[in-house]
Amino acid sequence: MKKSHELDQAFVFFNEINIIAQLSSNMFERTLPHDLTNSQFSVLNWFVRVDTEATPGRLATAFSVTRGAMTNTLSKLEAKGFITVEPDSSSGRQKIVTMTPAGRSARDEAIASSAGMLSEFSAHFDGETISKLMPALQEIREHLDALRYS
Amino acid sequence: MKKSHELDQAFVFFNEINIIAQLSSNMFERTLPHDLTNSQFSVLNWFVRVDTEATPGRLATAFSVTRGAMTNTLSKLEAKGFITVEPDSSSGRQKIVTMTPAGRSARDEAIASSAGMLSEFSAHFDGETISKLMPALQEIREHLDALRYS
DNA sequence: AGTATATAGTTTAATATTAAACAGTTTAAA
DNA sequence: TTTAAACTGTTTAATATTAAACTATATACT
Repeated sequence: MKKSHELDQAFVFFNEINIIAQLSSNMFERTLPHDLTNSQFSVLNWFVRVDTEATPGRLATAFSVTRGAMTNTLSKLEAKGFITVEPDSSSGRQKIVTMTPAGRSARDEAIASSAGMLSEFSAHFDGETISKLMPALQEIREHLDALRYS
Repeated sequence: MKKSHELDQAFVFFNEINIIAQLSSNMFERTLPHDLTNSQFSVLNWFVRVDTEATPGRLATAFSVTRGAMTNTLSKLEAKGFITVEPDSSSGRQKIVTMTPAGRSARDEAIASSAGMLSEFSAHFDGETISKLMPALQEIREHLDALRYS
């Protein structure tokens, strides 16, 4: 039986995390060009960081959203000309999503647009302060992520 | 001019925070009784931690949501019998929100329901690990919160 | 006092999301 | 081979949220 104050501590911890997440993602989204949402930006950024192509289902899993949500996000990106969604010749039920050059440019613009906000933050909290937080945060993220599949 | 890797670090930091927030709040919401949402629970918990009564506007500000969103959240809580919303005799445009005994019970049940998830977490990450994170997280939260009003 | 402005809460329209139903395709089993 | 099961993506209905328009009330100014 865990002591009650440890549960309180965990509760307060998650509360702080959630407030930071809410404030930072609202700020970040406001800086984005081309009326990009955070979800849309995340998909474009994924194509830079992870792979050059993907199925809708792979992206849905990567971002922990439903396939329906990803269908919607991809249709918005396609309408903006930032991705292409094409049939997969080797599998009739899958599709292949790729980022267009315009999508790559939009992603780069988005990174540039957020530099102001991020450097303001970096000016107040030095690299070492943040570095010290990262290992624990990564472990916690991995732990919670693993719980999803258990 | 900040170095690029410091901006990268800040970006990665916020990314970790956002994933933890998403995973933890989804998990927490699933444990809640009475079909409570996180927003609804937060309002009930506010009445325990902060004050015994409030106007809708004060609650909207406290949680950084629009007054329209709070109108919706309060109407759900009122329908469940967990709060009362009454006219303020000293100000015709304000209303007074209070928590009912049923609301207090629902909040206590919610806390109890989340104990499993929180103690699972506490078992994996000891109190000291979390304690070390809190001061920086609090500073960051306060900093971002202050930015909203500047 | 009377008028303009600000404030408090609600309503409306739009959006992103989820869960569940659906359609088409592939795989496995008999 | 035929049939059943599993999977991939889309669609639909419901929900929580935002921004903006709206209503009612209070405050400030002249």
